[in-house]
Amino acid sequence: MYTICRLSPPWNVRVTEIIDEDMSPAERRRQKVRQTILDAAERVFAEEGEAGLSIRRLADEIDYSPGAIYKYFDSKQELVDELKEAFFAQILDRGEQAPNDRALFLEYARGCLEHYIRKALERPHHYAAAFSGRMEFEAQPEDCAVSDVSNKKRAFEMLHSMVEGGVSIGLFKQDLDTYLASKSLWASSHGLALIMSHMPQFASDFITGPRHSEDQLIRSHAAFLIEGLTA
Amino acid sequence: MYTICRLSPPWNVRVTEIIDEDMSPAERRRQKVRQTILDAAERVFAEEGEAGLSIRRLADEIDYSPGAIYKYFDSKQELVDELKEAFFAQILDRGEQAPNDRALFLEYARGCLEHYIRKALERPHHYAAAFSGRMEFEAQPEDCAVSDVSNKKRAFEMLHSMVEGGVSIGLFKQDLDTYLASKSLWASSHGLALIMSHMPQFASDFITGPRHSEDQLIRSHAAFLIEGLTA
DNA sequence: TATTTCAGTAAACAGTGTTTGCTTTTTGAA
DNA sequence: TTCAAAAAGCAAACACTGTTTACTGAAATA
Repeated sequence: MYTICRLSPPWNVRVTEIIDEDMSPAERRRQKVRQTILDAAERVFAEEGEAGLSIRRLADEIDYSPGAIYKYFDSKQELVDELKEAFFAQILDRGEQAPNDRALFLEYARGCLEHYIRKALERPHHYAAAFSGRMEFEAQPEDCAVSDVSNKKRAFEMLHSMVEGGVSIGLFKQDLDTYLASKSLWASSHGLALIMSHMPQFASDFITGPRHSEDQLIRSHAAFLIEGLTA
Repeated sequence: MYTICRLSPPWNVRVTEIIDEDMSPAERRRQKVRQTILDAAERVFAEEGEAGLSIRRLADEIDYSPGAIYKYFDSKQELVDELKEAFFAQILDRGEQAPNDRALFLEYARGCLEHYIRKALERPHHYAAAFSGRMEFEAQPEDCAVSDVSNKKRAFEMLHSMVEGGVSIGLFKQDLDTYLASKSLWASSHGLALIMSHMPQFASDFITGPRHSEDQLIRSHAAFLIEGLTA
């Protein structure tokens, strides 16, 4: 049984912590407080990003002392990592199956990229934070949460299986290096998501040239990328 | 006359400060100290990024007191902005003319993207920092340096004129929206640069699939993007 | 019931960016 | 040359961080 915690705007973040029936009352209470901390952090983080999030402010908002938070999290980093993980996991769960029909598949492929970019733009601070700091893979486990990496691996695997699907259907180029192509697709979607987070007026007001809506840019970008793969 | 300051690896950063002959000795001395601070900051920043750069450490390295630095820079932000600007300006000056020949132009276009990505990867901390924090354009001038924006505008203009060149030569699709296309190109190059900075093993060790060299991935990415524009 | 464990706090520690007074040096004009 | 003004530099303080320590008081366990 998952705890669904309601946050400010529409996001209902499903947190991995499980509140079970057969937990001791103490443990259940503990999980509740832990969740309160995470909720407050989520609220602040969404509005002001990592910069606005301080342990003291968090403690203030939930009427605890700063030290108390360290009974629930070893460090601020661990707390933030949990926020990022929950966010990134949420980006991925898009319960849509790849269709076999060629015309529909094209739309589906574009939809995958658009979905990723739009989800990222819904909470730009989260998305940017999820990719801040360098992360080694086997080498330095102290620098990044393990699940953080595996969520990104999952993202890549999903993208790659989409590309392979397109190839096997005969829609994409048959001599495609699906791994290189997937890396390009991901990097390109990632790039647009980040650049639009950092420069909110990138679509509309960026120097000379016509104004585009955010939606227009995202669709055009996705279409451009997918078209580059088609035979 | 520019001051060319030699830094650790091969980067010789041309700083915009001008040390002129007809400056008063006081002013010349002042500029020299200012440059010493920037050099030390550059050294630390390149190795450890913004996180490792503190005013007190900087002061230690150049044998001044922390307060002294504020005689030369209003804030740490201003100092870092100057580093970023110098770096970003350096990315842009690639003294190569667009060729008229169609075959050569294709190579030239790929080269533009590859150059941008490689320059970014040379100093990943600088590049990531150059795009950290959100920047409004007319609205909030206190949040970002003016030149910072204009350098990015310059980058976009250069890219856009390249795309227009390709169209006018008849190499790229004639019905191309050159502005949308340029935004896609930039976002895509930006994305690969950032993702490779943050995950050094993205090219080689990223989950299953064949290992690619960084060079291979960059070339394939650039080729993929440019091919998407060709008629 | 006695003991141990754990939640929570206040205060301190080490670090940060930045400001304030103050001294010393340097500059520019009388 | 002399003298006021300006600037350079510093030590110390201020307000803020994340984090740890020592200490309560209240539950949970034996």
